[in-house]
Amino acid sequence: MSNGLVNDSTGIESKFDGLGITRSAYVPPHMRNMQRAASNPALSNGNGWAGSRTQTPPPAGGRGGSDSPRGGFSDRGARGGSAFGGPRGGGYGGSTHGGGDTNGWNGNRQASNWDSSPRASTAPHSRTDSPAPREAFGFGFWKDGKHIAGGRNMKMEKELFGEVNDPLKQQTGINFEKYEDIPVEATGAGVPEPVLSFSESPLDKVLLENIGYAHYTTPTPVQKYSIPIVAGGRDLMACAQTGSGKTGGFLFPILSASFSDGPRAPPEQTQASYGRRKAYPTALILAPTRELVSQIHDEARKFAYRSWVRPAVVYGGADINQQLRQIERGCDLLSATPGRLVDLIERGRISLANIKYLVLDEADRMLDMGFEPQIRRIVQQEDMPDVTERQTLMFSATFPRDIQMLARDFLKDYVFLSVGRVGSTSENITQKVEYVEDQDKKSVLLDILVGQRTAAELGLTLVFVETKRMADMLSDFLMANNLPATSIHGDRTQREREMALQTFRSGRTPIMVATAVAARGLDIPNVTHVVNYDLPSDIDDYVHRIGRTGRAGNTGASTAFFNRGNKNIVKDLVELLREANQEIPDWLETVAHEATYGSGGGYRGRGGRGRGGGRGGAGGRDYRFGGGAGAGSGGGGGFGTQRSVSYGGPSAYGGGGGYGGGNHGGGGGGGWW
DNA sequence: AAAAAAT
Repeated sequence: MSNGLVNDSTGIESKFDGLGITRSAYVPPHMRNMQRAASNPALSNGNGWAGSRTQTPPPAGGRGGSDSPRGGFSDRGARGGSAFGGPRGGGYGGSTHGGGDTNGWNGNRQASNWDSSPRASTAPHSRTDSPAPREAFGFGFWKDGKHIAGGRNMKMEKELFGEVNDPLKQQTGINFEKYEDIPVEATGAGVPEPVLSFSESPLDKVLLENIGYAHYTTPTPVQKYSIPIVAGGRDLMACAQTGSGKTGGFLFPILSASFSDGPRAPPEQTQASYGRRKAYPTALILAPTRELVSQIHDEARKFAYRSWVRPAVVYGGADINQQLRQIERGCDLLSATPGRLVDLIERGRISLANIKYLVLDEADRMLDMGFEPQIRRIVQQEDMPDVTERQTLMFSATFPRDIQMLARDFLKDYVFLSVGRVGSTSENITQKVEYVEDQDKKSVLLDILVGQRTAAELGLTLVFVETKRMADMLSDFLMANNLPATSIHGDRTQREREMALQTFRSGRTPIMVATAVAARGLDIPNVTHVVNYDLPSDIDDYVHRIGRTGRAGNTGASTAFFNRGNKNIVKDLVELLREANQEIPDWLETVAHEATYGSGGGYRGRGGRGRGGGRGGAGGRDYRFGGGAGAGSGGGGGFGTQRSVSYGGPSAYGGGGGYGGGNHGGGGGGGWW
């Protein structure tokens, strides 16, 4: 049976491949459904596409499937979803099973899940060594209102969670002492008490086991708060960054609730789309860059292990047909960049009608990148349930006016969480600023890198430049000087970008030259040095960049090349260094002084930026640095101000010590809304 | 001004 199933599915897929057909080829889907249902009982539930499973006829077949396997095919029964294993594996890799191994479940691999053909060549080894796709334990399913977890699958575990001693996959779970220092403050009506540990949190048992496999032992501060908040059904606005463990912060409670509650009942009108292959995800996560959604997806795969939830990821720059096929195999928790998602919605391949959880990650960044129209469309003009009918979580490093507006429109009675960051401005990262003229930058960089190298430093170095052209030039230059470097920027193909990230992560090219595409959110363990070859003009960008090191409580170093061309950031930079107890070169103080009393000095001086108009940059600082986050360090020093202010709106804040408090007074307050 | 993102 399952053979038939596998063949069936791969057959169809290869047809697609061959013909490059999209639409018309989709017709067979329901026939395929029926065939499947008829020929393979086990197909039913755990199956990939949320939509299909609820809206199409197969339920009958499905049902039989899940029932009978249990009784009839005992050993197969346990898998329930296992039947699945077949199609999934096959689908993924293209070659029946190969996919299962290489692509689909390769833990850290970036976005390679469905990127079968190209990827396959890079890792052919594991494709053929296990000819038993049906032995795909590891998938669970939802049946008759209950969650049936799949059995363990050691192979998948190895791929998802890594070997016990695989340093690349364990980084995230260590150095928790530092996390304890992250100040967190939650404000809003009826904020639940934070949990102290995973075990005593309200998380689903299966999820707790997955968390254990991932070697996470203690929730980070943001997780301690977000878990009960989300589990309590509340919306959340969190000022936090990736280094704080926020991905787990939203994935854990969402997956946990999903495991326990199952998918949302499909809306009736979807019956009309009978026969169409349309996915109905339960959870949607939007993030600004492809690499970021890919990273989130990788995490989602870990924690959705053995559950009925099938994570999926879509973004531009990659073959859409591959993504379509992936979606068909399951799309319950979808990570997406806005553009590609809109595309898929337009094609009628994804419906948001079943969304229970919506997450906007790096929301400020998405607005900066001009995604607001797409985001508003996705959230407000498609078929997504109304704000009252879904749970919405927003994460943003800053909280400027436009983000406040978004929060007002997308969230309801939300809890506001302000989370400091690990490192960045703390002693975790040693920040150095050197005066280097443009024409000297290359050689200075070379000196630094060569010095590091001979010192046999382990760890990775990330070099930020402002332009794509410079990224190419510089990486060529480094390679020409026998330094193992790669580069990542928006003009490289997605494949090149992924490859660059992969070789960087793995240490094969321990130097990566990057543009802003890599500035935020990416969690690359083991980056020990960040070089701002070109300083950004925005202090928030600077903070994000250096935040690529010193992650998870590790220490890091940053070096910035400064010259007259960087005057625009000097004041903020000096303030920042001071806040972080870093050494400030005299010459830099001098330049800052000049700048302050030069043109426009006054304005900026009074923290004008806070004014919100701009990127609300100030916002970032507030909580992040010292005070902001309030909780931890007393009243949130001077900075916290604007931020809280802004929010001011909902009285909720009032109480919020550091946060709301101070601000008002100082900052441009008033004007906010 | 540059970068990112759907094609």
